[in-house]
Amino acid sequence: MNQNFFQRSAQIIARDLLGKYLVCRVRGKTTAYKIVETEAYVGPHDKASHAHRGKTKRNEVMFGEAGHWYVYFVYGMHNMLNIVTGPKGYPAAVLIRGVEGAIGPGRLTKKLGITRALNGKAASKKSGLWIEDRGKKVNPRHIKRTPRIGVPYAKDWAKKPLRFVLAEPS
DNA sequence: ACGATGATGAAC
DNA sequence: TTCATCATCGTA
Repeated sequence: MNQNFFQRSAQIIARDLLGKYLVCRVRGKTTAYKIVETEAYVGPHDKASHAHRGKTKRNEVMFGEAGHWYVYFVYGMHNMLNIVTGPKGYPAAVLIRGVEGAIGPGRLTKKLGITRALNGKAASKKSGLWIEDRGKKVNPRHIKRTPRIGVPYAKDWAKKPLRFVLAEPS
């Protein structure tokens, strides 16, 4: 996926990532998974975003280049995979919550072996984890929008429909 | 419904 | 340095 793709607003990208493929190469083996669930964290004013309380050591990559991975650790056991979006200096990202075969952000990183070692790396073949458009069209009727999961502390921002789910008939 | 499990950020 | 919290998940 080219750099321009990620230089847009997080919620547009969150929607556009549905149907794209998360591709992983480890020890010469390449695997690809269709992205089916995402969430947008749209900016410093977003009360659910880590960036809402300013720049810290943990969230600094959100303030950096678009198209880089932001991986952090929560609940003492799960790594969360995000991709940084928007112009440099503007903290926003998309959380990749689910792919075909691994629904749920914690399950996804566990299945693909994604850890904080990827934090701050570019989404590219060089880093071993990247995103491809494999040309499959997504019917907009199959995209659902819901409030984000697990952010009740965000008050009014908890209700905004910034979660995107691809629900294709099988 | 609840506990696991540890990094993080803010308070003291 | 301590403490509450946390973009979750498996088991019950």
